[in-house]
Amino acid sequence: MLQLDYRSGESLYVQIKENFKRLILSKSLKEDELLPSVRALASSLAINVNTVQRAYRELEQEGYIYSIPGKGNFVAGKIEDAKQKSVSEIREELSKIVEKARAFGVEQEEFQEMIKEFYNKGGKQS
Amino acid sequence: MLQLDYRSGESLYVQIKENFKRLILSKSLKEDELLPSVRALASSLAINVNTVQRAYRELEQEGYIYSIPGKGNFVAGKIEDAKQKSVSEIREELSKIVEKARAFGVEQEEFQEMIKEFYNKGGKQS
DNA sequence: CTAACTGTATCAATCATATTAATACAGTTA
DNA sequence: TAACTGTATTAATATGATTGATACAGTTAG
Repeated sequence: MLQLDYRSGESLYVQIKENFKRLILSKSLKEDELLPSVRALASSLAINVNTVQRAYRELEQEGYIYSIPGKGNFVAGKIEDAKQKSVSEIREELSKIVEKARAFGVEQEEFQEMIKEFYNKGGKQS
Repeated sequence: MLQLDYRSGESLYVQIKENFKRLILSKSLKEDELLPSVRALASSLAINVNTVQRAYRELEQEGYIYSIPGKGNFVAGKIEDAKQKSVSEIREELSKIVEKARAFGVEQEEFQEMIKEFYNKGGKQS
């Protein structure tokens, strides 16, 4: 169901989170679809239950899934809300970087130029 | 000469670095001006010599100062080069954030809008 | 009602890293 | 040579992130 990379440097629970986010955002997992149980996934990945649990908990806090104790974890509806939240965090980070950049005298125009660059570079698909 | 904030969460050597960067970028410290000796500054701040030393070492690596063993640490010339380096690091961070944002479907226009906001918000002085 | 599933909470062990400190080494100069 | 300078090495400490062991609790099929 899911592949872990032990050499990536990323922690296991973060990898699990990112995997499910991708699957949900791309609609590979549909609204209200049941996710593997924490124990089933932990077992199949040969990791601890709590590691999966932590990923699920945070996915729920971020609005990507909802949990029903005793039943399971399911893909949430209104994924747009979750997206919004993620974007909010990105805004936070961006805000700090802008602050830094200003301290070094980087003007708005220059900053905008960088964005353009990055959007063109990374933009090979879509 | 310099003020430390023990409640800021920032480590001491980082605070020292930022302080001197600001002083140098604002020309409060002029080219080739002598900085306080590691021991003098450590003593006046009541901290360890190596904490100051670390700040100075990194300031040198980043091109803000130069060091002459036995003599002291001095404000570097060509501060523009140091600025460039700092901006390069900011670019790195920015690149990662753009990548993230794209993963959540944030379009370039929306991103540019955020930048505008932040530049206007933060822009109370100058 | 009970067995076998589900998720959850608590606490501890582990690991990694950042930060600071103690101390010895080495160059400069009056 | 004494009293300054910076530097390198190593260790102690603190902090936080990550994972694990284990117990608690809800749901449901039989």
